[in-house]
Amino acid sequence: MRAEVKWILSNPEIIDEVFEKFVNNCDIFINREVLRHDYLPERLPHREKTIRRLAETVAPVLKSARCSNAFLYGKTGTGKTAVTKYVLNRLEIKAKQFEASVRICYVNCRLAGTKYRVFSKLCQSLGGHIPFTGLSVGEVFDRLRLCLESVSIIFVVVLDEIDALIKARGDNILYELLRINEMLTDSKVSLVGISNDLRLKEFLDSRVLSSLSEEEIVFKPYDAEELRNILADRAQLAFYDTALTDGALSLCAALAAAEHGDARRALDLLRVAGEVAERYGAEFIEEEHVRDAERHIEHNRTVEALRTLTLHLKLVLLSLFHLGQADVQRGTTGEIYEVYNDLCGELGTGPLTQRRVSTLINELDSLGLLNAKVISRGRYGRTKRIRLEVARPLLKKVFSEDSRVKDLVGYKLKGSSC
DNA sequence: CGTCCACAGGAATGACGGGCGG
DNA sequence: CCGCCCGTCATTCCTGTGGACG
Repeated sequence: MRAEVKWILSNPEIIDEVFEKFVNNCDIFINREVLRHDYLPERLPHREKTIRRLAETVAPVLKSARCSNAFLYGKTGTGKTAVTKYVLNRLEIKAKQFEASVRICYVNCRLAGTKYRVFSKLCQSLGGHIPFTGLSVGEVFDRLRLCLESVSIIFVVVLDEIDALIKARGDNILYELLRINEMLTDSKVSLVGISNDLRLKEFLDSRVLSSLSEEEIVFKPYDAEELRNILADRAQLAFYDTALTDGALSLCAALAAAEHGDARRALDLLRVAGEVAERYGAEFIEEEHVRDAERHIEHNRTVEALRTLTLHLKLVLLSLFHLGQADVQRGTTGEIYEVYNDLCGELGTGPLTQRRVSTLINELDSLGLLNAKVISRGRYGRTKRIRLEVARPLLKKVFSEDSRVKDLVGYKLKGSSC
């Protein structure tokens, strides 16, 4: 069964297509770029309502009035960033037409990482120069204020993934940005906050929350049918017309729908499935290629995560590895710390404190390499029950490539009291 | 019903490598 | 070169706590 995407081609087009296939030596892809999640498509299916709402929210900017702050939230891959960029790109174009002095700055807070770097990005987008370190945060903030005071503009600031910054450093940055308007006479700042975490509101001061969510837009997960449409849309641009089977398309949609309706995931699956099919020299992308892609993506992610761990994170994970037997792989903080101490001794490295190891365990948890759950064993105290989430052979293989820890992979536990 | 285990996890502080402007 | 500030990693000290045991 082929995808129902039908193209009617004129004769010269058919010839072109055949030649192009031959030149590119590829029967599958026309353009794989359109399946990357940073690709901004011409249209965003199933987001008409949110596009309208955001557009209505920012529209006053065209009359050089400050628009309401907006707070967008929804899980990953629900189109928040795409919708925002989509609307604001067009806003910028319209603003030029109407000669409204509008500046838009998009900052990804997770990538920026700190308040300093966020402020410095905002300054730079206004033409100010900020060294990447060396100034106090207050100084950078002042420069931002001066930049804004020297001109008369509406400055729309998009803070993507603010949840990452706020959870790490508090809502201080929002407070300062929301208050900057009080210090400005001609220019005005409007904020668009984007959060992946629905519970972010709990972390916010009530004053910050109320001014940030003057306008609140919730992004619901896509269901399987909607994902199908999105994928079909992109597939038209990405693949030759017969290259994608209907089954493969539906499977991508279904798998991503099961995982909280993540369009990003769906697109990744489709792209990798295409690459898998290409590698096999297959004529079409079929369901088995999607299954392959699923394993492939998962595998790559863990290997990459394992590889880039710091020494002590590796040691902690290795301790858990040694603690577990072939089938059961669990331990408590105390048990892990004991083994960890032994491993450090073996290496001649000074061990970190248990307090520190406890946070390392949490870091590994959020990386998905292990699963830690706080439990109480009553009389026998309160601890974390920790399970390894990595296949043992995989961990063994990746760690054996690291010269620092490779000798510890085959380490035998001393006095393993059974 | 209180105790007390084995930690959880917050807060304060410090060491360190780096860059700034003067 | 100095004095200052940055972000990161780590330590120290601390208060908090679910529930089995007595």
